[in-house]
Amino acid sequence: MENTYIKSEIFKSCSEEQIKKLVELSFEKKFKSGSPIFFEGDHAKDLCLVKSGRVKIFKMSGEGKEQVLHIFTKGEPFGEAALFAGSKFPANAEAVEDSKVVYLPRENLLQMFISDPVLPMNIIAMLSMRLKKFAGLIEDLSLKELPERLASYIIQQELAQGNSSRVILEFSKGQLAKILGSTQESLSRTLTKLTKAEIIKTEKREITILDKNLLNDLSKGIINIKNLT
Amino acid sequence: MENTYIKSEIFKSCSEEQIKKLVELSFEKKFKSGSPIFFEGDHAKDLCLVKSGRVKIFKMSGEGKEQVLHIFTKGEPFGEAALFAGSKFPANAEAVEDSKVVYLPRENLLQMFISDPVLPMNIIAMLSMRLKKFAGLIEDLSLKELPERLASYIIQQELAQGNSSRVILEFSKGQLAKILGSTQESLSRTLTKLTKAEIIKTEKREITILDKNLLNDLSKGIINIKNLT
DNA sequence: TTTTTTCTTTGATCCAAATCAAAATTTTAA
DNA sequence: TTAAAATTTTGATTTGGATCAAAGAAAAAA
Repeated sequence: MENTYIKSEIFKSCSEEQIKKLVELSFEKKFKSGSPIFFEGDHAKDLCLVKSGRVKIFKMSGEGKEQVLHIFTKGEPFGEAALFAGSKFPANAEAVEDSKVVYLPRENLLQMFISDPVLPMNIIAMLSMRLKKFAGLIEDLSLKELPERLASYIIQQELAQGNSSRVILEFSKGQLAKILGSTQESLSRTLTKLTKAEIIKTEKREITILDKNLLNDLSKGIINIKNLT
Repeated sequence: MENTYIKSEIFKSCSEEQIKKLVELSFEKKFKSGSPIFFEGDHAKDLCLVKSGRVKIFKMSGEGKEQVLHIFTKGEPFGEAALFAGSKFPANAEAVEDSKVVYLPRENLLQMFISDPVLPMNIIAMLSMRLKKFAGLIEDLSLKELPERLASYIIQQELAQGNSSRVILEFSKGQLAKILGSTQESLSRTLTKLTKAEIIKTEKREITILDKNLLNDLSKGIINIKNLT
């Protein structure tokens, strides 16, 4: 089916017919890896959906330091906050792989709200999830140090990747550093520390968890890297 | 009128009659300054609205460090993310003054969605605003240093308080430090620096802006405190 | 393969801000 | 007013992590 990408959570309540109309009303753009999709401050006119590839949402400081807010994959909408607050994008978007993005004009989406009253509820649920995620990121950045954040990330990924004590990093370490609010060098050093403490083992992009308990304690701030080995 | 507090943005589309019903269905609790309203992890069953006073939403680290996410005042709903994501509060809430909180049961709110289809749109707009605010906070915490954040805060407050070059701090400096993601001591020192550079003048809880241009440049990272005076 | 480019690690140094400690000030209560 | 409690300031020290610089390893291209 041509429109499986639209099998996004927020449209799950829509009928086949509605989805069909939706696809008709939407248009699509391709982006090469690394190219910008929109900039902070741009005016939001459409709902954006990742059709394929991956899209990074990020903030940038004057000195060029970058903080990743989110990375979206197939089926996920992005940039909705600006759309519904009727204003400008609060951050930048960039393709991190060759990607296709589907655009659904604001007006058409609002019209769909009328024919499908569950749709707004889905949007509300999605926005709420995002809000919770952001609350977590704020907590991480403000209250946790890098080893804690890294430990949390590894655990979360292990869970997402099927609990096998093995995690394949989905990003380059440089990219991951930006997600964790840090730098390449600091992340590398922290990874080394965890390895020396025999909590994990790394090989290229693969991390093996050797001591899940310790990793867990670390992620919760119960123990501190400094007090190990 | 007894229910002016309900003149919250999100209910602006509701008819008198609807508001009346809403008030009937809701109940109210009082909280003394400093007492908890809910804890992170509690199950969300009702929409909370500040009727009077002020409510602080915050995260807490294992070591007791605190990061304020938001401070809400009269008419503002809070804890909605959990409510609509159908789950648990992602942060703690506490009264920072003697406060009254109105609770509107989830079920009743959802029913109102049916009779007033604009209501969900208002909620979406509100959630979107929150999301944008959080994006800003993440940016601040991750990409800006304290003098920048403080300068932004002062400018924003001056605007909110009527552009008179005078700002009355709405919180204790200790509290403000937590909002800015810092500590009492660091904030105090930064305030002193700004004063020595003759950008501001402080007297107890009152800040007078002496050089708005410099303050502005500072908030945007164009200049740096170190390079002044 | 070999070369080139990109990514990652390691070393040395530096810095903003946290922490610990104590004095000074302001606010509140008696 | 005075005493007590809470808040704020100032000083000394520590520290996590950033930055600068360069070497090493992987991946991509030739």
